[in-house]
Amino acid sequence: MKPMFAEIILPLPLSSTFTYEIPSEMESSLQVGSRVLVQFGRKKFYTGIVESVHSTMPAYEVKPLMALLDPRPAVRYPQMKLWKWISEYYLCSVGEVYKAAVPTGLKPESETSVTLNQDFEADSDTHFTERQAIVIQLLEQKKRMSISEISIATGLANAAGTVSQLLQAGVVEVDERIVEKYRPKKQTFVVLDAERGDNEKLHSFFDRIKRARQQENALVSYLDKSGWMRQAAPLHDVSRTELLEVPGVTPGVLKALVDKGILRMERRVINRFNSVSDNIEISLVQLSAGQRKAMDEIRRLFQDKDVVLLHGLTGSGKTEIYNHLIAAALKDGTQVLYLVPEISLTTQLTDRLRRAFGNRLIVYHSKFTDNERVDIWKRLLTDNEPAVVLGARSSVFLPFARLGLVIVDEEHEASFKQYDPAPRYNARDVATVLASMHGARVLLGSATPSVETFYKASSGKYGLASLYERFEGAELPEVEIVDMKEQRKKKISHGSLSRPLMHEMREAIGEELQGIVFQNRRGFAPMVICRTCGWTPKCDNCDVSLVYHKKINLLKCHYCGFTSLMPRVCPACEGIDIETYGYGTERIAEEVQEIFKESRISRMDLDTTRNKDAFQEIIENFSAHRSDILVGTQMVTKGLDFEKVKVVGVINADTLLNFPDFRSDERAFNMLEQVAGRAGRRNGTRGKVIIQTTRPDDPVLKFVKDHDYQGFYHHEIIERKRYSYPPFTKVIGIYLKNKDSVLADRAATAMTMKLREIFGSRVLGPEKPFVSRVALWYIQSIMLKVEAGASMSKVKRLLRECHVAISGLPEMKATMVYYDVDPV
DNA sequence: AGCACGCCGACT
DNA sequence: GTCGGCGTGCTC
Repeated sequence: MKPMFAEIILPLPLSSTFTYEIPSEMESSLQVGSRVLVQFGRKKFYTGIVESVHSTMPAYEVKPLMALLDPRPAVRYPQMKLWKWISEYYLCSVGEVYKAAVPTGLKPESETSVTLNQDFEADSDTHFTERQAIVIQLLEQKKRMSISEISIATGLANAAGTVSQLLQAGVVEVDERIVEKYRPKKQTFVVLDAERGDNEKLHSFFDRIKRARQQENALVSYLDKSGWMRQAAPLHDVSRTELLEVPGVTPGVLKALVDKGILRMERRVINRFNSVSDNIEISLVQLSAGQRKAMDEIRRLFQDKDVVLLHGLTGSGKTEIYNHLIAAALKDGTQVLYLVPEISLTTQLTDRLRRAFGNRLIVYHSKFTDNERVDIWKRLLTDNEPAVVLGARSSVFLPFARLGLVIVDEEHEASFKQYDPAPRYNARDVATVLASMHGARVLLGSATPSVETFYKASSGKYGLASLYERFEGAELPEVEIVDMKEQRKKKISHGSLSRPLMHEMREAIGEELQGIVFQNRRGFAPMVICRTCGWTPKCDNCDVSLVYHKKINLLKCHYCGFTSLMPRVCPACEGIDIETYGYGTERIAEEVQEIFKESRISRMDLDTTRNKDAFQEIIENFSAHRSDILVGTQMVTKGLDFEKVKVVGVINADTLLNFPDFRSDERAFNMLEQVAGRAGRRNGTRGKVIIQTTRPDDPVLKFVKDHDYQGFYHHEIIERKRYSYPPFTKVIGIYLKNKDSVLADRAATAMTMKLREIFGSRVLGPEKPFVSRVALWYIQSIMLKVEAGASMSKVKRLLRECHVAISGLPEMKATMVYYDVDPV
């Protein structure tokens, strides 16, 4: 028989697939999309995906596939087609997409595992070096370790080298084991040791425990919970935990019953999620007239547009419209993907959706354990039932069977874009492509749509529906721009809160309402300087100043996490006059507390939400009015719905305005408009927003003041056109990293020159990015602007040619090059 | 991405 | 003289 071969996708940043021979016994069951175990290189094993099957004998020797991991493919159509599209468009390898798409638990790979050789006998002339002795000692304690565990435990950079010496000397043994990381969830169930219907035996059980009250109680509870007596109905599973909840039933009581041979405990694998098959009634909130109208409009537009933008004010109740559309899609028997930014995946939202869709709701995001993610993946793979997946970015990779609708809420959010590592994809755009592969409709929702999306909507490529009426007729807040230069000149304000902000805040608190203070900087003070010599602390690894954190009394780098002590004495001149300047949330919170002594202040930023539930806790606290003023970074702007917020203060809008990049105005407008949207949502009174700035005449602020999205868009689109920025061109960021700054410079120059030969004036740069050194790497960036309709495969080919053409240069040797398509 | 192989400086 | 550093090239 003719041998067959399979092209395998490996979870590596390698551009091609690899060919393996299909063992004949595998031929009948192997399919495209199957997971297979393969040996790659001398010792590593990886889980690969079958990309295609053929009979063309390669010119080189091939290895056989080691094992077929599941009876049916783990990747279904059109997922792999989507992977390929992503790798083409975002200029990365399919392997990188695969790696990001599939949870680790479904990709077992081998790990080198080291043990001591029990047969080894040291003779008088064996000598170990210091590091060898350390490794031996470690293995005596731990018995079995992987190379990476050894290098972490010993701090040895070259642990593998030491291990290989020990291997040669016969002291240790090394084996490659394939580590199965996925652990199915198990639960202990209680089983009665009698046939159902064997009442005689049951009676004998009761006789034997006549004098044991609690044992009898436990047995009766079991019979009740399992429905033992209701012969017609199937027996319910009763878990040990469930039975222990019955008053009086203790582990000891159960043990006694087990010892008497009346009950048995069984450990069984359970799914972490209930199946969708038991139907739950979908319950929806009635739509208002305005919402109804918007929904009808969306439905009408969907008749000839695949994508519709819902432009709705904050607080206009977009979510209710989504829910109605989801319900309709479920009724049609299709699946729904509901994408939201990670940060808005709060219990507020999931509870609401759970109420509406019961166990048809599947939540998926990166905070889940890998086991949970595997379970969701498996459920979608086996279950073709209609379901709604609420998820963050990475849920675009789930194995949908038949997607009918995709909703992308807050579509303008930059966090839909993955920045590092590859694939550097935008989940909104990937979701749109995924939808078209399924023939599904896409609804993009935002109060402040991205310029690209609104352009597509106004040029007719997308449909446009709008909802300009706030929930229950609530008004948009009044925005006041406060000129801080004037405040300071007139000596009205000293600290960071202007007179008007203090006044409004005081009033709100007097009315038992709440306030939010927004400052887009964490820590206490972003600047530290020696007054004598001008020294400022810098990060050892990055090109940034360190930020002072007062509570922990440390200086921190916000890019790589480097910390150092706050010096008492200037390390440069030994002066003691070290001052802190500027305001971070920590300092603002302190100041606010000083002004509003009686009020309860809480702070929400990266530092206060580090641990798992902190974010949720702060939100719930504030939402239940257990705190009066919330001070925070942009975290406070993300779609949170607080009913009692009357005042929102922006401490310093300057930090948002006039960044040297083409998206700066859009970001500033979005951010300010979203912050403003937190004020006065449902409390009947009109909210108030105070924006403090030293540039009150900035046009962006005018649009924010008037809540004029359209005005902002028209202003912005003209700029974009004038300077040929998206949506009129497509931007590709080209980054070069080298640990040597001179080489990074040279490499960037060489690359730019080469690119100019082909792309001419479409090439901008090179320049040092805003932070030009991160974690010991010097970075240079080049921007390529290509025509909006240009073919990505052609661009990709040309870029690769450029890279290859200069790869012989010495400065390119240790230079890493990567691309960022559609940067945000 | 790993991992092996191969070529140069700092220690017994 | 070896050990161990890192640069280079390959993996079906």
